[in-house]
Amino acid sequence: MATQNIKPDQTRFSEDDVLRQIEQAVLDHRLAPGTKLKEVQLANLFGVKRGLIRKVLTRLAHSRLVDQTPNRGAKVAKPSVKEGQDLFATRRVIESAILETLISRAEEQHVERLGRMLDREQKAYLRGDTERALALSVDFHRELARMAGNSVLEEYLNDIIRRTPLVILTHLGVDEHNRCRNQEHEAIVDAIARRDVKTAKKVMNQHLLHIESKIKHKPEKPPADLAELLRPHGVEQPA
Amino acid sequence: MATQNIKPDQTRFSEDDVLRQIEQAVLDHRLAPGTKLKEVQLANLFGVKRGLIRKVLTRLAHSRLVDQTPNRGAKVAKPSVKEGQDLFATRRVIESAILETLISRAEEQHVERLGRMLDREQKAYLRGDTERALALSVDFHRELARMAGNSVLEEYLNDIIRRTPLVILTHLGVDEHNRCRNQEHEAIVDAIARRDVKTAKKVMNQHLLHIESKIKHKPEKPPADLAELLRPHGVEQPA
DNA sequence: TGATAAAATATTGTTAACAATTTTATTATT
DNA sequence: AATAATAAAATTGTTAACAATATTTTATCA
Repeated sequence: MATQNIKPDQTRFSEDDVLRQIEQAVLDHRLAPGTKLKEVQLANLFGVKRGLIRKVLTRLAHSRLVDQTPNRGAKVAKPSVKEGQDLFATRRVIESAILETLISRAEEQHVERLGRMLDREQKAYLRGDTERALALSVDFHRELARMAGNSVLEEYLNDIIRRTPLVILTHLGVDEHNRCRNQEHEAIVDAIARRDVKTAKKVMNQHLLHIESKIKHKPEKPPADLAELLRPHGVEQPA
Repeated sequence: MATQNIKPDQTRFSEDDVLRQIEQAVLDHRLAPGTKLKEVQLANLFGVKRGLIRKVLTRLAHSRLVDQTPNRGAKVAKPSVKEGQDLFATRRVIESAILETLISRAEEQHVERLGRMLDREQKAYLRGDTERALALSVDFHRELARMAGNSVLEEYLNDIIRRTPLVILTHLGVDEHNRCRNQEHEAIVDAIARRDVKTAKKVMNQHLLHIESKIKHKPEKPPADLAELLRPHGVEQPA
């Protein structure tokens, strides 16, 4: 009675899996704004039913990562310049509040943990693994939010983080995009360790304004091949 | 060839209609936290297909107005005390940022418009129409956000406003719930007119802390009759 | 009675078939 | 060749039937 499946481990993706895969693809700058997301194509790609994809697209639209037009399907969202500016301005507000809350509650172990995260980020950067460094840099901001302990602030920051790559890709050249600078992260952790709210906020604001100041219009990119862009990240691919 | 429909004007609700009806019911404190939301019941109530209801419930769950459990359906959410505190704390952050932005951009016409809103709110209150006064009070906060001109801040404030009634009903007695005091709204408009950011924020914070300080546990309420609670508000009822 | 098990009912979850619409390809006309 | 009209294909939207699961009711037994 040995396993008789021709195709081994035909495990399909769950709804949340698919959602996360697409979110991650946006986060990694693999999915360009404006890319058409066809239901059957995605369903085949992930080995799931179309209904599943349909639900995922609705959810993505709800968090403004996708634009849905009746009878014409879904495209990766292309935030306007205005939306980009509002997003960055709000991010400054949220990250400031996070720092304020965090510093009022921070303990030694928190600072230590942040220090270890900085190390990892720095190492990834030094060995030339910029993709990993970028991911760790995002994690750094997320971790600040988590440590602050306000679930709503955390939720909003995560929302902004998810939407930001689309702003950058739509209005900035890819190469223009400077990832978070490690030294600025270091300065923030230093300020937290000293419980210096004012400095922490100031550095964070500079940090964010630096990217924000670059938002301007740039020419379009051609639509890319979905199958290629979404393929091999994170969760294992079904046979 | 006269209209031969037995049931006249059998217009059904759209997905957005249904969504708004339920959101409004929450906002009006007509839907208690924990109320079971059965798909067929809602479908019959609104005269729509179950699939429509299904999508609406998913969207409501996404904005945390509803809790969905696999195979066990959807209930009106019951935010924890912690979530309530986080919501209020974040609201102070967001409303502060809104005031700051608004005052930096406010023009005479904005202040005039706010003044007229205060009048209407006051009149509703004086003639004893507290339900209307409450709605106008919510509108006041929304209008500040709209005038500030940051779509993301506006989005987040609206999110918080939608979720707040559930916190209040879950953890405060209904009668304990003091609606926004008109005089505090007046003080805020005064400060805006004087471009006094500091005072505006201070009054707003007092205003919000006043409600927040009351959050504490209180006994459950029995589940109520859905059909009754959702019936006759806003959009016309289909035959 | 009270507890447990079994059956019946109710509710949610999934899917495949079809309908409606849009997009692409083809043909006809100038 | 360009344009417009038509037909074909592709894509999205809807639904009803069924499957899976949970809940309630009834029956059984100590």
